[in-house]
Amino acid sequence: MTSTRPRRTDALTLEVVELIGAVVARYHEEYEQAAGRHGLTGAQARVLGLLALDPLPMRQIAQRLKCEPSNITGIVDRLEARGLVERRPSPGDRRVKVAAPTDEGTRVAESLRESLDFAREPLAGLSREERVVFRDMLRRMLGVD
Amino acid sequence: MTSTRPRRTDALTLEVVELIGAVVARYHEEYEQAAGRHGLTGAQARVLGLLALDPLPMRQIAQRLKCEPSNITGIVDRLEARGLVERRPSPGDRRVKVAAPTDEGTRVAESLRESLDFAREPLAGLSREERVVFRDMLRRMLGVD
DNA sequence: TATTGTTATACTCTATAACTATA
DNA sequence: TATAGTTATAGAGTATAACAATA
Repeated sequence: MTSTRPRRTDALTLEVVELIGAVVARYHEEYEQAAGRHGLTGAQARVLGLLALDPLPMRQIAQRLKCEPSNITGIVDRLEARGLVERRPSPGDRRVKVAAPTDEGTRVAESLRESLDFAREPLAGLSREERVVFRDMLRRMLGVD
Repeated sequence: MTSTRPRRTDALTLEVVELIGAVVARYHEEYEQAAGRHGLTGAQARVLGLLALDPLPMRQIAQRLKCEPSNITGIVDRLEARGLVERRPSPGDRRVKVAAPTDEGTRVAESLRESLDFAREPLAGLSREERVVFRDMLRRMLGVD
């Protein structure tokens, strides 16, 4: 059954790759717009969304976002100035500052998450079986077992 | 057949949405890295990739990237300084400048496109039928008929 | 007058390096 | 010494407004 393995120039594979690129572009677009509606930049929205799941020390935010810790200082500064995030001391280590969302920050994060309907809504048109197939393909694409 | 329509909190749908987010993050990461290997920023790589398909007036580049035209000036400036892009006059309208890739720019764009193997390689593990299903789902998600 | 591209400006994100306060 | 967070700095992307050349 090697006959179904795509060759390098396989038109179907190329189309799928292109579609994935389109999904990525669309996702980003919608994300930036949703952030903008709350007066946030994309980076600020990403940090807030991360903290809404779980408060984190500055350094760990940087690790999650794969950027330098020095960048996080400014982003959290701006979120803090907006009253969406606050820095808390860490009980065990006085060097560490834990960034946590305020009540309003939690609400904004929730609203942000819900405005990413672009992906969820079209999924509603799929049957459960189709969604399972889709999920498995995405998993395989990400190298998840 | 409304029984298969996912409810708002459907666990499977949420997982798929999350996986799409992961694919988006992964795609971006790989794209930035590929651009970096050529000494380009993500924005520069995107513009170069666009021009490699088709030379475009400055204003149209901005429309495609959904940003202000004034931003394109600087990005094309840097690509031009690297010898990857050149500005050409437009025969019909002397106000218009058409940005086009140089020979080296074309080579770099090709190399960039090929380094996005992350999507293509796992697709090789799918049968033709699976890829068709996957394609149709992506199309539906993007609202393409 | 309207349009194309540019310049000027201000803000944000980013990486690097040096600094501080803890450990 | 080593680590967490910050500051300082410089380059790049972004939007806004004003400008020159052309239509």
